[in-house]
Amino acid sequence: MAATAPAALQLLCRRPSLSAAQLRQVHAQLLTSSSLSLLLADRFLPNQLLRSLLPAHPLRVLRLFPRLRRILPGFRPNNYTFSFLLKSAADSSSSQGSDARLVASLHALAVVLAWDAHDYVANGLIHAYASHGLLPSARRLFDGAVTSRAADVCSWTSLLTAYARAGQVDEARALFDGMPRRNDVSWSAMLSAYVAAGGFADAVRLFEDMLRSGVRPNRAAVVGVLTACGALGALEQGRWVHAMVAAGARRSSRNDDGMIAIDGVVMTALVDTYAKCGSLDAARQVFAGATPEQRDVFAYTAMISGLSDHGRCLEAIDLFARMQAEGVRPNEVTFICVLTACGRAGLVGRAREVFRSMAAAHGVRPGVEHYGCLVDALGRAGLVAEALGVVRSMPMRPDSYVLGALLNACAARGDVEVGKQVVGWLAEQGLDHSGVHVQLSNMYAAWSEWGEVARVRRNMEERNVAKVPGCSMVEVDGVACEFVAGDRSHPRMPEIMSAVRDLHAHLRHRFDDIILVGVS
DNA sequence: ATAGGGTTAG
Repeated sequence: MAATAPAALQLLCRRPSLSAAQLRQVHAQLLTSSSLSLLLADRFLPNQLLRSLLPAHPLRVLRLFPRLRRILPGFRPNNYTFSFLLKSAADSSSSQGSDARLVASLHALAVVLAWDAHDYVANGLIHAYASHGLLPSARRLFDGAVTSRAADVCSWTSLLTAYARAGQVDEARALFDGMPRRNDVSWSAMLSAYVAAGGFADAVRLFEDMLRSGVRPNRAAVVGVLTACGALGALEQGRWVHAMVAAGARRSSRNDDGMIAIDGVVMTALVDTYAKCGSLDAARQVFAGATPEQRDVFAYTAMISGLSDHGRCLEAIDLFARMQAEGVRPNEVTFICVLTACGRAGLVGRAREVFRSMAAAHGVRPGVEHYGCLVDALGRAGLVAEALGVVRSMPMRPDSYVLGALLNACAARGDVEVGKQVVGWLAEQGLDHSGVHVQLSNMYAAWSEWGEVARVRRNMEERNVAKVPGCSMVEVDGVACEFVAGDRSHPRMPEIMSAVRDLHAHLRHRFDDIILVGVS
């Protein structure tokens, strides 16, 4: 019996992702009284046990720890023990919701056992606090660690990421600039911070700085800069990054000198970037070149979304079918894309069908976004009454997107009665920006009910509805041009209006399977 | 035996 403990331990260490049932069995073996002496004999064994559980079962590590202390009086947690525990605590923040007290109690325990002075433990605590978003605690420990020169590059990066997640990009950048040492992860963390904050041009600049400083970009940096290129519509930049990654992948397959491979995540980012930059063919090519393993739900969803955005709604719906035939299970985002494609293609029946199948066949409960897509699809097909019925039967409160879709449908059908009701609901929730009222007033105007038009305008003034004018920006030859709704002050306005008319005609001609709402 | 960054959305 005693001999089973090391065997079980070996099993644990080699196969860290055992099933729950297998783990219970191995633990039962390890914790028998005859094995306890073995565990006690080697002070590393309890740590091994914890470590073996970490990748797949972070919370189990936290539960097992007090039990080990109870049944093994000789067990002295050391710096490794704490680094495992803190890693568990940090990982549990994403999967199980934030539990601040968990980190605080580990901190307290580390102090009691005098392990908090150990560099690894101190850095682990900073990371655990930071990943729970507990910035003041993380910062206090971090400042102490910087003073005592204990703070390592991981702590700097963890804190940088925590500031970025809290929306403080400038603070993140200040940390980045202050780092005594940076590696690829520090660069990619800063790059992702910019992307998350919408600073796409800053992200692209940072990527170029990264290359100039001789740091080899990793997957995260490549994915981040591709996301930025997609958002900017920077097709040339995106192509350049693609070529760089492809060249590096070819080189490293020969002599393994370490450029990143185009794995599934990078491939998905490329599909998305090309599609967002208007190059559907390139997106298709990348997708077609992917291996079956790389074509996961993310890849399929990106491709479906790209097809739908380019007006290839029927192809998008076909790809959804092919995805299921390949055994890839759609998730909630996939359904948003597919429902959107159905709506744009005018396939209301298919939209209803897909919506019904979500919970029934795929175990995905429709969220408010899915109701929004369904209402939009019904509304584009002119089925205002059915759309209204869906809104009334929703198990959750309709948001501005749902009500906006319904209002669009009312406007398109000239249904002033329902439209008035929808504007009332929007007003109740404080979601009635000026455009909503303008839409209602336009509906009355279409029926020549000028008294009602005036009443809506008065109501807007009385209620002091905030005017948030629509606005867009484009960069031409390095000069930024801003356009605000109703503003005709640009010196080349006649040319611009003529280009807009051409574009509109082109859209109608090319995407005639799209139902355009609100464009006349 | 040790910690940090990443993909799809109306």
